[in-house]
Amino acid sequence: MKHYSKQREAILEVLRKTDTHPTANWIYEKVREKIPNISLGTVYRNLSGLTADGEILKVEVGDGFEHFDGDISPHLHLYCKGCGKIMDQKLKSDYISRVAKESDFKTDTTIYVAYGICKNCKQN
Amino acid sequence: MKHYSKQREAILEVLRKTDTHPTANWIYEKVREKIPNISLGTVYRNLSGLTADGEILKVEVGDGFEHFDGDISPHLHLYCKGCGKIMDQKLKSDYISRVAKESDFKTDTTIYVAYGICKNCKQN
DNA sequence: ATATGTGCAAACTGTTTGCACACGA
DNA sequence: TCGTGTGCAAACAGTTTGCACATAT
Repeated sequence: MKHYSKQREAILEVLRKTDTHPTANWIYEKVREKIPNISLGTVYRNLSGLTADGEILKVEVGDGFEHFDGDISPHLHLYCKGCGKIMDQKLKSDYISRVAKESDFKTDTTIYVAYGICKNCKQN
Repeated sequence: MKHYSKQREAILEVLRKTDTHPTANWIYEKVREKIPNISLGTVYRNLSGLTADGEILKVEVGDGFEHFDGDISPHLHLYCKGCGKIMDQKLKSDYISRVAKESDFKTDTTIYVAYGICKNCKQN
């Protein structure tokens, strides 16, 4: 990631503007509104590079897709097995440090994923 | 999963006997020591069924593989980005209920995944 | 007897990659 | 110019599935 590219900028912009946790293909469709001839390979390559650079996060929940997150602050992801939505929850920092202390585990680029059923799906 | 099968029993036994978080292929190789002509498809089908029945857990950490866990008690998975190992950490129950209360999120079949660097990899 | 499970292999699908060309530093 | 990024399409790899046969109830 040493050269600028408008493709990468557009991908980042899409990610920063949404609070969902989109897949590569969703991002691809969104970016195509601005850059119609961008290729899916380019999207994957940039998402991979941005993840490696720590500018975005990759989130896996077990639905067969990679999800990406423009919010790199430590937070918990609540994945609803009913509707498949991924929701955010801010973490109390004391819990993070407790995990680190108890486990000798350095959780700098931290993502948490918890699985369950959200309020909406529980009612149905 | 209404009929018994020795294949499924062997798969479950392998999972219950390890504290790692193996992939389908690792389980396949292990079960083949006992049932040499079992097929990989059967392993996948049983893992899928056992997960649906709540007898095992599927854990995704973002390394491109599905991992499976014979321990279905609520616990945190610490995934080390250095060595790829998945380690367990018991969760304080008060934290689980706090997450549930704060978020209206029912985390019964709970898995947590945290990402970071383990003690060993930190030293290198 | 009937429903469910298995083995095998082909198909599927999200992701990666090789190549020729384009663009940024 | 030289290294890096892109578009395209083919390749890849983990997982799923259709089918004929076997096994459990």
